[in-house]
Formats: sequence, structure tokens, C-alpha cells
Amino acid sequence: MLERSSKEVSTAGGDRVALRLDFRAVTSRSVTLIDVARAAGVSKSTASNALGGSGRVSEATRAHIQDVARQLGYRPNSAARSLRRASTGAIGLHLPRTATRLDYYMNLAFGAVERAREDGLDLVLLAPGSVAGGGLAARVDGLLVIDPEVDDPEVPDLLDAGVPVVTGERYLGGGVAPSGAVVCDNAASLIALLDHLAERGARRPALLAPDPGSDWAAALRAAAGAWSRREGVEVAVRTVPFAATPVEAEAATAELLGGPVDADAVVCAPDGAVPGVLAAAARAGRRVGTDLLVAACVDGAAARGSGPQVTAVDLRPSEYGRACAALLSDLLAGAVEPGAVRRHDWALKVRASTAGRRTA
Amino acid sequence: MLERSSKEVSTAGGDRVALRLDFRAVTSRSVTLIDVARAAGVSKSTASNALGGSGRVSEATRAHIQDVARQLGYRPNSAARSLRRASTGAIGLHLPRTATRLDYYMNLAFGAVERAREDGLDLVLLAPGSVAGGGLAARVDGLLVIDPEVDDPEVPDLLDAGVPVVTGERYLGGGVAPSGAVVCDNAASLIALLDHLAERGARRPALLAPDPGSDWAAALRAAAGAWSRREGVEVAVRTVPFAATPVEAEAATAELLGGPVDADAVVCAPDGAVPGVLAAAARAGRRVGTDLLVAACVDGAAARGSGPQVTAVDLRPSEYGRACAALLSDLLAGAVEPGAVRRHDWALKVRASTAGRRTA
DNA sequence: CGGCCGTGCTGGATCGTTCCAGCAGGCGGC
DNA sequence: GCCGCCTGCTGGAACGATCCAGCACGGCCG
Repeated sequence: MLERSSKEVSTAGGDRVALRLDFRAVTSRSVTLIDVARAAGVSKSTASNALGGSGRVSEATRAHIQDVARQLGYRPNSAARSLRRASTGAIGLHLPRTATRLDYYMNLAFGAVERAREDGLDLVLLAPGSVAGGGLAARVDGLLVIDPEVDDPEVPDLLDAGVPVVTGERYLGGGVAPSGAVVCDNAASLIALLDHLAERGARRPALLAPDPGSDWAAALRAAAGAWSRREGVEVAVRTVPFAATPVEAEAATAELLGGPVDADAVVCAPDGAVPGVLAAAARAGRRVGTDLLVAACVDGAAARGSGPQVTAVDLRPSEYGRACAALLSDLLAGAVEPGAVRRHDWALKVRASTAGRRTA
Repeated sequence: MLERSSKEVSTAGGDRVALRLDFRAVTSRSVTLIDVARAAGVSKSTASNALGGSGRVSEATRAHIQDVARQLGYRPNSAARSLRRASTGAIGLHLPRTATRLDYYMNLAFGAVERAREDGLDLVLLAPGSVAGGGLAARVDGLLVIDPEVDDPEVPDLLDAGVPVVTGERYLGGGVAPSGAVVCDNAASLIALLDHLAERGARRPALLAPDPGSDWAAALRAAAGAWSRREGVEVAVRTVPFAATPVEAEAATAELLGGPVDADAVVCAPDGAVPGVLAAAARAGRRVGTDLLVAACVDGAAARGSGPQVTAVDLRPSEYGRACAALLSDLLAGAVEPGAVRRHDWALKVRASTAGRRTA
């Protein structure tokens, strides 16, 4: 059954518009630029110019064409546009393989999506192994590579994909340099955290950090060393996986409590592992916040949701994602030179886990 | 400086191939099907047939063309292909607005990405508001809408986008029916959970669940009612947000402990809120696992990482994502009729939080 | 008044792929 | 021996947007 559209366009081409709407109802073909042009009584070039904002079109004509396009429900065919413009209108997002479980990356991804969307870019999630599968470079205009780890075999291929790449944090491996990067001052944030702990009475702080295969972890370890030298206080460092589980952190923490180290403050770099630190503290009979101060280098659901809540460095992942997408977008638009590096700010969230002794 | 390519193709058209390679080096234009055809000494139609697997091509010719294509580094232009085939090779993924923080959805998303990739589909992450922004339907061949909530204003638009839609869990709102759905038997999983709690000694179980705006929450509430009637034991139900925070869960739990309800087991539907339940238990002086049993309807980092670890229904989000993508892929391929519904299995993960009294 | 320029619009070519009609030639059946 | 069919391949026409050369027209200047 063919229903006549109730919506008609009140222009010179009105009857033809209704005709085309009916046509659509039957074949479900989509409205093309030519349909709009015909309905508006202009050529497709003018229609294109009017809708695209380019070229020379009188204000009256432009308004009329936009009106017609809206009423017909015109939406540009992105494939055709991509073909002609030699760009896909999409960017790819690569996240660390091991850490996809962390809500940190979820927030970052959605920040990036939103920002990309504002510039008309789609964001496609890159599956592990999508590079080897080929066909990648053809499908995206640029890439976001977040927390590139040196032992991630895909990162070099991504950097060499022939499209602009923005990394979140620096890439410590060699090869093709990325076109841009957004970096955090992780050294400064850890130093702020250690200062905070010291101020709250910590004398023997310890750090659980991944091996220095990522810029983040490397910066943390370097900062711990620098702080040690500056303060004349040794920071005990233990290695945990990049996406450590609570169980792994619990074992590492147990080793730090008592024994030769006998830490009175533990900084756990990966936020997902924080509950393990708390569990180890409970097991050792230490009261978190007074007997043992606990903090994390990344804020997340685990740090916010634990009891007591855990002091952490808020890397503001959503804004971080936005910043990465914004930089890539600027690179694609040619608004910024390749090699650009932008800084992203963090904030210290002080919570109950570092309350300190009242009497300190 | 123009370097002569060292790689030449040993065919009749060899010299022309080298020429074109040089050309590429200068202009950095990519290799097209026509380049391959010329180099192989066939027409573009034959080249297309040989590489695409369709049409009638002799085995010898096909092998030769594939060889040439590989040597030239040919990769099909997806925009041109999309334009011609009227399909984009990408699917969209929509997640609940409120719950993007949960690692559950992160895992689900990556499961879907991987499965889509296996069928050559890209997965684009849909930003909140991308529907209203327009340009959506044109860019994807199909949509994955996960845990559609009735009060999500975007869902009706997505269902009406004119492309096949697969929902994860059913959509309780009206409007256009989705083309497919992957569902969990959430009623069965909650009943299994309640049975488990009863077996471990619980006599006054309580449930924290969102309001019935999603199929999941509605099924949980219905199942709690059914179980109450079957067992003759009232299940106290309190409402928490879909993506409840620990603080919200703590308040709700505090109300259940002591007072008229005096629950001895709490089932917390959203996993992210579990730490709040544990905190309330600690505050009330209840020992989790013996004095108070605690469980969650979704397994996740919070349930696994807390101390003690919390019994939960593992919805296997990664496989869930794979199943959704697989169904959509089948729908797009026409391998399955619209309206198809597939079932996804869950598993009960029993952990320390429901150990029960030794003497029970 | 003629040349020139700027404005507003047009038609055609183009991007790289797939699809379709069709053609040459070999071969088997009647 | 002719017809028709099957195999293997070809050329051209889409797909829908953008870009470019160019055209008509009116106004301005010398």
C-alpha cells in the first residue's frame, strides 16, 4: 500500500517534491543532492554549494535550498563524499590490549567520540589484529593511539599506516614518529601525590608501578627516583602488571607491609588494583587512612567506590579523550603543524584514604 | 629524489608496472583497481572479478591477478565500494548513556568489535546526540543498541533509522520493532542467585534494582516477585539508579539492615555499586559472607576486585557483544529472517561473599 | 562605448568500484 | 552444418558527491 506523504514542500517545485517523496516510500531510496536540486529548481552544483557552504550562492537561494533539503530529509551520502574528497570522515581509536577492562579507557573513548562528532568525524573502534587484517589505512583519515606500549606489536604498524596519528602519552618505541601527542605531566602528579603523603605523615612511602614499557609508567618510576633524591627518603618500588588485578596488587602490597620495607603509605599506579591494596591492609591489620595511607595514580570507579574512598590523581579521561580527538582533528584540517604536542592537566582528588593521623 | 622501485612484476605488462610504481612514489597516489588491471594485462572488470571472487574468471588468470595485486600493494577503496554497493561496511554501537563507565560495557564493546571485524565490518561508537545530529543512517549498515532504556530519547530514532537494528536485551518501549535481539534469561539467573542464597542460609533476602525501564531490571523485579511467591519468602526490593554509585547503594543498603526488613542477604543488581553494599555492611558491623550474604546480578571489576570477592552472575559481556554483532552480521547477509531472537547464556560465579555460616 | 571584473549559477568531468549487457570462440546435439 | 549454450573476458554505465571551467549579466571605469 502506497501512502501519500502528508508533508509537501511549499515552493515552486512543490508537486514534484511530493512525487519524489512518494517515490521514496515505494523504493526506499534515499534523497540525493540531485533530488534536492530538482525540488529547489537549481542545478546540483548550486545545491552542493548552498549546503556545503562553499562557492558563490546568493543568500536567498542558499536559504531556500537548505529549507528544501530539510523538508526532504536530505542527508549527504558519506561514501560519495569520501570518494570525491579522498577522505573517509572517520578516525580510528586504538586502546592498550591489556587494559580494555578499565573504566578509565571507557571514559576516554567517549570523550574522544564526542569531540570527533563535533567535527563531523566518526570514531571507529580498532579491534586487536585489525592492522594485520589490512584495509585499515583506507578506512580512516587518522588514528588515535592511546597509551602506546612498547611491546604492543600493532603500534608500529599503526604509526606507519600512512595517516596522521595522535598518541595519548608518548610512544617509547622507535620507528615513524606520530604526527602529534597529548601528554600528561605524570612526573609532576606523582610528586604532588608523594608530597601530599609526606605532609599527611608518611615516612616510608612505596609505589606499585608497571614496568617502564609505557611513557606513563616510565615517568612514574623516574619521578619516584627524583623525589627520593630530593627528599632523602627512599621510595620502595614494586612492579605490577600494566592492568594489575586486585589479587596481584594484594600480593605485592603484603610484601611491602612489615618486613624490611614496612611501608606506611602505598601508591598504587593502576586504579583497578586498588581494592587489592586495601585487602592487604585489612589482612595486615592496618587501618587505611591512619595506619596506612593509600593512593592511586589514576582515578576511577575502583578508587571512588572502595571503602574508604581512595585519594587519586584524576587524569580526567573524558577530557583527555576530547583533547586527543581535537588535536587529530586540527592536524587533519591542517590547522596545526605535524609534531605538535599538547599538555593535559590532572587534578589531585584527596579522599579518606590519606586522611592521616589527627595528631600528625 | 625519485627512486626506481626495485620490485617489478614479471608479466607482459611489467615495464608499465614499474612506471606506475614510480608514479606512485612521486604523487603518493594509491594503487587502484585499474592499476592492477593494467599491470596484469586484463580489463578492470576481470580484475574486479578475480579479486572479488565473483563472476567467471579462469583459475590461472585469477591467480595471476591476485599475485599482481599483492605485489603492487593494492587495497580496495572502501568509499568507492560503499558507494557502488550502497553499503558502508560499518555498524554502529549505542550504549546506555548513564552506564558508559561500567567495564561491563567496555568488554561487551570489544567483543562486538572483534566479531564485526571477522566479517569485515568496522564498528563505530555512537556518541550521545549523534542521532539528532543527523548523518547517522547514511554511515552505517546496521545498529547495535545495547540495554535500550525506555527513557533514552535516542533509542526510538535509532530503531527508526532505516537500517537493521539488533538490541541487547529487549526494548520495552513502543515504535518500530528491532530486526533482532540477543537476550539473557535474567529471571532465571536471579532465581538461581536467590536459590543459592537460600541454600547458604539466607532467610530474608533483599534486592537493589533499577526501576523497570529496561528489560533487564523489569525481569529482575518480576523474578523476585515470582520467587517470593514460590518460596513464601518476601524479597524486599529497593530502587537504585541503573548505574548506581557505591554511595547510593550504601544508603539503600543501610536502610535494609536492621529496621523492619533486617535483611540477611543483599543482591545488588548493578555491579558498580557493590562496594557501597560492602561499606554499609561494615558500618553496620556485619561480616560479609557469614552475617550478611552479598551478591550482584552483573559480574565485573567491582565484584571481582572487592574484599571479600562478591558472588555474581557472569553475563560474559565479551561473548554477549560477539553474539550481538554476529546476529547483526547474519541479518545484513540475509542469512537469518528479521525478528530473530537469540539467547545468551550466563553463569553463576560463587565467591566468598556468599560462603554462608559454616554451621548452616 | 568597449573592455573588464565580479556575482550567481550551470554542466560536465571525476573519484574507484561493481554490475550488466554483450561478444568471441569452442563444442556438443540434432 | 547450423543453432544454441557455456566459458572467459570486455567496455561502459552507474553510484552521489565535489570541483572546475565557463557563461550570462550587470555595473563600473576609462
